[in-house]
Amino acid sequence: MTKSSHSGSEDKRCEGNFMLALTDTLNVVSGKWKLPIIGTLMDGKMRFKQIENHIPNINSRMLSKELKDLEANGIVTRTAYNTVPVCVEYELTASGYSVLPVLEVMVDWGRGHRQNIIGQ
Amino acid sequence: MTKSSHSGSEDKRCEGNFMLALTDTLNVVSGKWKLPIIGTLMDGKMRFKQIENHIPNINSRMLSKELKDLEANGIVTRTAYNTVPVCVEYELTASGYSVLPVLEVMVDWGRGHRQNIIGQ
DNA sequence: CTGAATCCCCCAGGATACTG
DNA sequence: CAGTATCCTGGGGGATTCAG
Repeated sequence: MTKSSHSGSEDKRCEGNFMLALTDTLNVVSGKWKLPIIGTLMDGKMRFKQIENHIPNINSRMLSKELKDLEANGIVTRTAYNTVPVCVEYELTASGYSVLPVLEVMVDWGRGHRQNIIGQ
Repeated sequence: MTKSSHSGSEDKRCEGNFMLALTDTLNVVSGKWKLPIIGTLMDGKMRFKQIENHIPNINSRMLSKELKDLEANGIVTRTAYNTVPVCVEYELTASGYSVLPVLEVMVDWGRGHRQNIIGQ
């Protein structure tokens, strides 16, 4: 180890790019719509309108904005076809699909926490 | 299974309280200060001022607000001593300590995602 | 030392209308 | 169909001051 005279798990937490990697994940997982969108696309490639129909209360502005953000972050891919009317398909990348296990860990923690609270 | 004629992992995702548990976790993990606070307390019981000193740029208002929120959510416990001046200690609950593995999974995903992006 | 009270700013997110 | 352009609001978060 380098220095650190105090105990705890600080070394592991502060090591390298812990915070960077964590905020990367948070950027994908937080906000109101990113998770519903990713969840919807877990069922496979889908068009703009389909996604919109699968997510209650979202509007096209929000969906467009979030999809653009997810694309910029390498979570979804966008494919446009020169048809008329236009058709655009969105699909999760490998990274996109791989958030599912992360979600499951988070869900497990949430459930365990509720158990802790109830049986306090 | 109940119904659902379509493929994918939707059944698992929509099952029971998936979303509830997920948002429970998100409430603990998102926001600007909750994670730094939890991370700081991973080193053990600590006083208000100590926590404040461990977290750059936080102010007492934010720290107080977040700690109150974390206490209300069963993530930290608060113990006040009738000394003068007053002394208050905060400590993670079992749930609080148990978010560490969750963070590590999130960090792993973040690192893997960076690898995916780089080696695209 | 440990907060509570006030005031303020910014922006995520919503509503609506419009276009290629 | 797949977005863009505007306008608007609430609340997360900051700075400062005061109090027990």
